[in-house]
Amino acid sequence: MTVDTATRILDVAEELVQTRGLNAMSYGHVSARVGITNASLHYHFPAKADLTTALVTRYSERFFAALDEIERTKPDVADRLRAYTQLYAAVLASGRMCLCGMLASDFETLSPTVQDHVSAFFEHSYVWLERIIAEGVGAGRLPAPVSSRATAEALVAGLEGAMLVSRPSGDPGRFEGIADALLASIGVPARS
Amino acid sequence: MTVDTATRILDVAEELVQTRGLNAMSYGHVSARVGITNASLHYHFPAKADLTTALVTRYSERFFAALDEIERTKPDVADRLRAYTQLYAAVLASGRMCLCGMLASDFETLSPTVQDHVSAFFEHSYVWLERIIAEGVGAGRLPAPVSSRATAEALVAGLEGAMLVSRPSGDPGRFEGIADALLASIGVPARS
DNA sequence: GTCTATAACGAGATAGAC
DNA sequence: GTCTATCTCGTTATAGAC
Repeated sequence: MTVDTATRILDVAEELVQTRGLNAMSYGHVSARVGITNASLHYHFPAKADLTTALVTRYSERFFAALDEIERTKPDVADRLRAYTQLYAAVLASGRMCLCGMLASDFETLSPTVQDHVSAFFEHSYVWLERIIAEGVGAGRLPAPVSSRATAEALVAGLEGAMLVSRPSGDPGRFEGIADALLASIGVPARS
Repeated sequence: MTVDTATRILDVAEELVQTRGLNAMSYGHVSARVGITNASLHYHFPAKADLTTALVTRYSERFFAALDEIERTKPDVADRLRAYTQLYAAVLASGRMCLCGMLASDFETLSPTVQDHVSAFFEHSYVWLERIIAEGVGAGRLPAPVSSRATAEALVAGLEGAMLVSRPSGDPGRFEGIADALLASIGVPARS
């Protein structure tokens, strides 16, 4: 039941990127924490871009699996959207930022491949939210917005921004207040 | 009418931080673009933290001067809030991100002094917006929110996040759509 | 798969001449 | 104020033994 080395590398690297940012995460930091040498790390991920690609791929897969799970277990649009914001809240509560949010701020320094993966993460999020919102509107359980797509983009932007500004405030609870305000603005009350 | 060296250094460093991030901005990059040596750069800003402090201080002063100007020239709350979002839009239109947004994503790697300045930038923004919103509500020109402070925080978060997610989308116009949605959610129509 | 060793480079920073 | 020269360290990455 031991975890293989590649997974342990990804776990450590992910935590470093989510807290300190990609350009403050080095092979030295990762290898030291995993307990292997720099050279061994390069065996698993030859270049930093390879490691970064693996990080964003795994993060995206897990995130979208969580979206599937929300859709499967919660029939009501308000519950779904609250659960969506809770995905972000849980990341922040663990002392981390959204991996793709962090990579977005370093976007210009990313390899084209990683850039594409980051872009796809957000695009996939918009598509999922737009569909969830449109379904809620169609079922008469959500007020009709000007555009479901625009609402989806504003929600993602608001949550990513809320994570970003919560850390400098030193108040971990600040995120929740902003998230509630965002949800309320699209017709989702804070409590069911 | 020539610009002094310290200012040219700040101009170049600012552009690099706003596009590539603090940890991808080096003394080598800055000195090369300014046309001086690495050693000369250290004469003006002994340590990178000194340069970063000067950057965030200047950026904050200019930003808050712009807020004063908005308040002085625009009596209507809707015009004021639209102008506020336009400050962000203008930064993005110049191919840059908010300096303090970029520093917020590298928050854990900042010196305590710089962290304090970044925190103060956001806090000052909340205070200004909260007052502007509360005045607009008091004048009956804005629907009363649950909390002016919460609305202020959500607006800043939304705008910072909108900048962040606009770049991966490859669509510069995306920011405007999100900004309009944010303004509309607090009762400010897109056009006067 | 992991190691030692090392290459090759860039980073932040300093000394001292001009 | 700016330079040359240098230092020290961290960084990504590779070669080759085990």
